[in-house]
Order: sequence, then C-alpha cells, then structure tokens
Amino acid sequence: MKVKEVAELSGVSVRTLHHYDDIGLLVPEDMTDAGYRLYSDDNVATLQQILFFRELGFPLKKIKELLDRPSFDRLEAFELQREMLVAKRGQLDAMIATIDKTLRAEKGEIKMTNEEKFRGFDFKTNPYEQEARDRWGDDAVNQANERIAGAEDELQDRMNRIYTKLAELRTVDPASQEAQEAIGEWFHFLNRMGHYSPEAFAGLGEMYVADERFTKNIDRFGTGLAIFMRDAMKVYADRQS
Amino acid sequence: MKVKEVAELSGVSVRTLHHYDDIGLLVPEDMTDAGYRLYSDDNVATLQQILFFRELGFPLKKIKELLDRPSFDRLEAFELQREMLVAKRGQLDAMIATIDKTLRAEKGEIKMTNEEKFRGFDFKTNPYEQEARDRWGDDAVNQANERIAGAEDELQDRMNRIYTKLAELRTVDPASQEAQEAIGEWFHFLNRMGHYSPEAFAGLGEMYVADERFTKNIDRFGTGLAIFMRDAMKVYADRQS
DNA sequence: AATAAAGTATGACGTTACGTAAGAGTCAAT
DNA sequence: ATTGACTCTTACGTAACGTCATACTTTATT
Repeated sequence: MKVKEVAELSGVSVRTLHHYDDIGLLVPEDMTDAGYRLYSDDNVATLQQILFFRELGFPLKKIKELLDRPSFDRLEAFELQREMLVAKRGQLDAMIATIDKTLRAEKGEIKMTNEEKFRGFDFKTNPYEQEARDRWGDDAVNQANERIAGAEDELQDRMNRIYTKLAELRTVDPASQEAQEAIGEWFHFLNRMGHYSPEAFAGLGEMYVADERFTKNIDRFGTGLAIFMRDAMKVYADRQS
Repeated sequence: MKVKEVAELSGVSVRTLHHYDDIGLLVPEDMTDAGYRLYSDDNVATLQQILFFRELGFPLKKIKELLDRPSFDRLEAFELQREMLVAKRGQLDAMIATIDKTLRAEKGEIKMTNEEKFRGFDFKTNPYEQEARDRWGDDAVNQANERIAGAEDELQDRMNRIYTKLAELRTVDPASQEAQEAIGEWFHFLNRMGHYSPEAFAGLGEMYVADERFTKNIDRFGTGLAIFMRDAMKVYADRQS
C-alpha cells in the first residue's frame, strides 16, 4: 500500500505519514526503486496503535518510546487504551454535567461556585500520563496525589459511574449476571436515598422508557441504555419478589 | 482575582492566561497600577466558554470570532457545546468498540478489515465546524433556519401543560376529585406512550420523590409538586386495582 | 508512443498554542 | 529591611504538522 491509500484508510494526511517516517515513528516496511513508501498490514496495525495513543494525548516522542520498548505488548496496550478511553468518556460526562449545571445556574435555579464551573476539565492531574507511568513505570516514584471529593459530588459521581458501567453493558443480555449485578448496584444506590420496593423499582424502569425526558437524560450515557435498564430492572424486580 | 487564582481555579497555566490576553481572547476587566491583571467573575465565565470550545477542538482564533460576534448567545452556545460533547462521547464509544473488536480479532475469533481498524477516528469530517456554521451562520443567510416543531415538541408541550395544571393543584388534597382527575390525565398520557400498570404508576410516583434529579426537574413547576404527585399517584393506583 | 493527470518525494518555511527561561518590578509578612 | 511568593514583559523554543514549491513516477487516455 502506498501513502495515499493508508492515508485515506486511516484518516490522517499524507504529510502526517511523511512526518511519522521522518521521526522514525512509523517507517514503511518497504520502498520501491523510485523511493515510494510501501506500507504493510503490520505498518497499518502499528498506525492504529499510534492513533489510539495520540487520541489519548500522548506526545509522539512518548509513543515512539513505548512502541520501541522491547517489552511492548500489544494486548496490554489495548487494554490500557481501553481503560483510558473509558476514563476520558467519564471526563466528557463530567463536562456535560457541568454544562447542564451551568445552564440551570444561568436560569437562577441553583447556585454554582467558580470552581464547579471547571469541573470535568481536570487538566491539573493528567490521568493518562499517570496511568501510563503506573503501568509502565517511567519514573521510580509515583506520588499518591489523592483528591478529596465533596460529599455531594461523590453522590453524583457514583451515579455517573453506575450509569457508565451500565452503558458499557448495554449490549449484553439484561438478564445476564453482569447486567444484574450492575442493576443491583443501582437498586441499592436508590434505596440509600429512599424506600424502594421491587415493584416500584420495576415501575421506575418502565418510566425510563415511557417518559421521553428521562429517556434522553439516560441515553446520554449510551444509546439504548434506557431500554436496557428497563429490561434489566424488570428482571431484577421479578427475581426479588 | 489575579492570574494565579484564576489559573488554579480553571486548571490552565498562567502563561496561557497571558497568551489569551495577548491575542485579545480573554482581556482582564481591570488592572492594578502596577499592571497586574485583575479578572472578574465575568471573565471567569468567559474562560469557561473558551475552554469548552477548546476542548472541542476549535482554534483560538475561531473562538475569538465566536465570542466577539454581537449575536453571541451564551445559552445557545452551551447547548451546542453539549451536543458536541455528546457527539464526541459517541466517537469515544466507537473507538472503544474498535478496541474490543481488535482484541477479538487478535485472538482470531473474528476477522477485521483494515478499514474497520480505524472506525471511530473519523477525523475526516470535522462535524464541529460544520455545526457551528450551521448554527451561527458564518454567512448572514442562516437566519431563516427555523426548526420545525415536530411531534416531539408537541409531546413536550402536553407534558408541560399537565405538569402546570398539577402544579396549580398541588396544595389541595391529593385524594380530591380535582387532583385525581388531573393525575388520571397523567396516567393516560403515559399509557399512550407505554404500558403502565397501576403499580408501576405508583412506583413512578415514589421515584419522583426518591430520586433527587427527577424531583428537581418536577419541582421546577412548583415546589412540592413531586411529593404531591407521588401521593396523588398512589391514591390513583390504589383505586384502580 | 505521446501526453495529460494523478500520485509521490524532498526540502523548507509557516503556524498554533503555548512552554520555558531571563531579568526586573510588586506585595505581604516577618 | 529583607525575604519569599507573585507578577510583569520580552524572547526564544517546541510539537505536530500545514502549506507551498519543485521535481520525479506511474497510470490513464488518446
């Protein structure tokens, strides 16, 4: 495959491929007599890796280091990347929540501190580098910079986490063990804040689908999540009673 | 507020604030005699806007253009940003799916084309610019782009009317005839969109109170409405069965 | 076979969004 | 009066390409 083909395939520019060749990040496996770059399937797979890392904000130099490392394990890398993508999605969720909150604050419904206005932008602690360092130990010493989260945000946080988890599961069978465990968490979470019979719980699930406003709210975490939750909640309620 | 405070608050560097001042993107509202930058709350709100746009990949120059535009509407901007963040989250979902697929392909469970390996990276079509232009018309012509209030809004409308009516009644006895008529309307409305047993209906009412997010949403129509509705719904459900 | 059209190569300078230092003034507290 | 934490401006550095310019190859068309 020549440059353009790879470029179109992957969505990066030809210039970018040239650049990656220049800095030794992605050197084509072969060359024609005329000096044309020829990329192999292996090269393409590497490019995929590179783009994942890049999307996660790694500088190219770091990416090169990682790929060059003899102990580099593709599978492990994919798993890390997956985790980081999920984390990033969580960050987006936080930002969306911040927008919603800001809108309500703008309407005067609630108050909002200046600090809250930047929640989700958590650039301060770049979690990616951190994770990568934990995993592949760039430095010997990793400080334990634990944050203290306020009680209120913790709740919101927990909700978000449960929703996010459910969103990840939303393609599996609602009656499966995984799904039921996650929905059970939801049940217990709600019960901490109120009193919930299994029937009410199931009714709540119905409601997620029946009331479009709530459907939208829930489906923010993933398309079809509301329906999935309703199904899972029904199964859960049936099994409880 | 001086630079450092704003920097720590928002998570950007002092240098970044200097830079934004230099290019006229975020000019502090005041200065001390010594030339120290003094940021107002308004400045902070603007910075929030800027960071949202930045996160979405807008170049600073474009952001400045947007903010400078006299027709700039913060609320509208937030809504657009929200949509774009959701879209970006969808992109992340696609990338996560791609990783999962790649992992299974690596195990030989399935096959995967080279094209599929880059799904989710859709950089080719930058939807943001497009959206922004649609929305705020880089050209003057876009004003006539009124939305068609489709069936969707009509539903919303009916819901709002019922809520409003209930809100008016919220001080009377939930078991009274008036209240029961109104809540019956609600029951039928929901049943038009789904199947609702009386129990589920009552459960939904419980839920209005138990889940703070929904409580807040409902109480927008009147303080205490959620509790009132729960009570009315319980009575209604009991009488139905 | 000739020629146009499309693809590719190598410089080399431009650009964006800051980072990073240098040197100097300012402010609050000891 | 002096330290230490902030702040200022100026200025060069850098990362990841974009954007020409110029020249060579390959493919398609007549």
